[in-house]
Amino acid sequence: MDIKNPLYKNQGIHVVCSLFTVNEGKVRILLALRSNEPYSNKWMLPSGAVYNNEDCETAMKREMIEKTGIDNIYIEQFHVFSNPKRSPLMRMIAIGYIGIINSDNLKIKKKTEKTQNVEWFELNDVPTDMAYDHREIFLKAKEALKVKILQTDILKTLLPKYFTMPELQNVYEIILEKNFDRRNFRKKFLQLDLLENTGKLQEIKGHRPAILYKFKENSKDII
Amino acid sequence: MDIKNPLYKNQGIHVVCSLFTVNEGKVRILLALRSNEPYSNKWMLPSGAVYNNEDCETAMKREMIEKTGIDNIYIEQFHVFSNPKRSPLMRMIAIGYIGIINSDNLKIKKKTEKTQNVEWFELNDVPTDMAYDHREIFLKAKEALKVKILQTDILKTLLPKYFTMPELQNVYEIILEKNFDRRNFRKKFLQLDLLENTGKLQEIKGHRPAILYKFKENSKDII
DNA sequence: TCAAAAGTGTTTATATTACACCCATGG
DNA sequence: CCATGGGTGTAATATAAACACTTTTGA
Repeated sequence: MDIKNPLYKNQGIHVVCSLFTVNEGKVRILLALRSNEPYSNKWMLPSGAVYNNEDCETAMKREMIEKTGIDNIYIEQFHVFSNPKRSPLMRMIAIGYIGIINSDNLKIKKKTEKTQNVEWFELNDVPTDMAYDHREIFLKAKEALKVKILQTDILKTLLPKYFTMPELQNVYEIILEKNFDRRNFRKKFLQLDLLENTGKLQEIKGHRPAILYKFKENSKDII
Repeated sequence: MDIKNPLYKNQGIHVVCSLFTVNEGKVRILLALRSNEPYSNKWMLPSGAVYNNEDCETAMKREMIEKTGIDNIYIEQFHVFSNPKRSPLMRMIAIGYIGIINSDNLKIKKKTEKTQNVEWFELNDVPTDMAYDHREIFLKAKEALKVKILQTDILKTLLPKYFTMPELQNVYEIILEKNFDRRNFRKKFLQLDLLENTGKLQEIKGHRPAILYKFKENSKDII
């Protein structure tokens, strides 16, 4: 490949992450507020350019730490966005990642020079006019998450250490955008033999408290 | 992004395709023979660099036409390969595609200046010492094909227009690397209501000829 | 004692698996 | 009439879906 051919020049490679978590029974995604042009003051998915001495996964984790202060996330690539006009300044190809973090592990570090103003949004509250094509990337990530929640063990990473059956069902319902029968859901999940009844109860007022479950240590896949 | 920062320089973007087809009841993949260094005389997956004015899908289709003479393929991205050492000359990120073509549509065009020496390999005959990391890409593409054959309608593209039930079962068995009961396989497939009995028979000698089926016009998804 | 949400079992329908014999063809 | 591979049905089991009342808690 002749790197001097103008057809190959000035192409950048970005990584971009849709980081999901669950807390208070809500599914949330992390957005960062842009302070510079273009798209100043618009929300975007955390993203950044790939260095030429690291693979994309390393780049994505590095960018997340630098830009959001969040470490120790689980990430998986899901789609490449390569429309030549997706960025107005130069041609940028974006490798899209789904990220998952357990809200118990959420300790936002001290701000650095690069840290952006970040916030967790409930999936329904994500703004529609995001920077670049990030709205499209977000929607595609949501779809990819549907598949992954059924076929992989990301649930274990997504949920806090202790959770109730109605919370678990709620996460499924939000992500898959459909409702389940309470009895069938519980029966199915318990017979998968992934959960352990901790014997503890949720602390809540006004109604009967739910049983707290956790994932069994050795449980791996849901399939 | 400051493109002059040395950390961002000299990164190339490739697309690389694992193109599958079925003929004579065999699943095959298209490889190209390298004539230049590095990896001279090794087999590789068809691939090439992305121009800065086209998206990756366009680039992949263009490269396939230029390098192999094959047009009208169905492609879908499946994984990005970004190990900084995957190419010895410069840092190249490869967007991996699965390609599917119906062997009826296989008319290799006239050779051009860029056309490489290409050949169809049965999956078991793919050489183990391919150029670059193409062996790894091929193996990962095979895994992605397993998922796609169960969850999408690529089967319709993969198979020739007319095919027999044993041929169809054989394609499943090769791709999924497991065997199915003849009666159950046929029953399941017929009740999916995707196939149409053409009333014609296979032309074959030495044993009972099989019924030729085709996909119904409007059949879409297998799920 | 009321409101709110959690917990629980049975029946029916559907899908999956296991399994063995006869059929059509060409040589 | 033999060898080769194609075609067929039924019973058993497992999985999924439908469905309504009782329990616990705090106010």
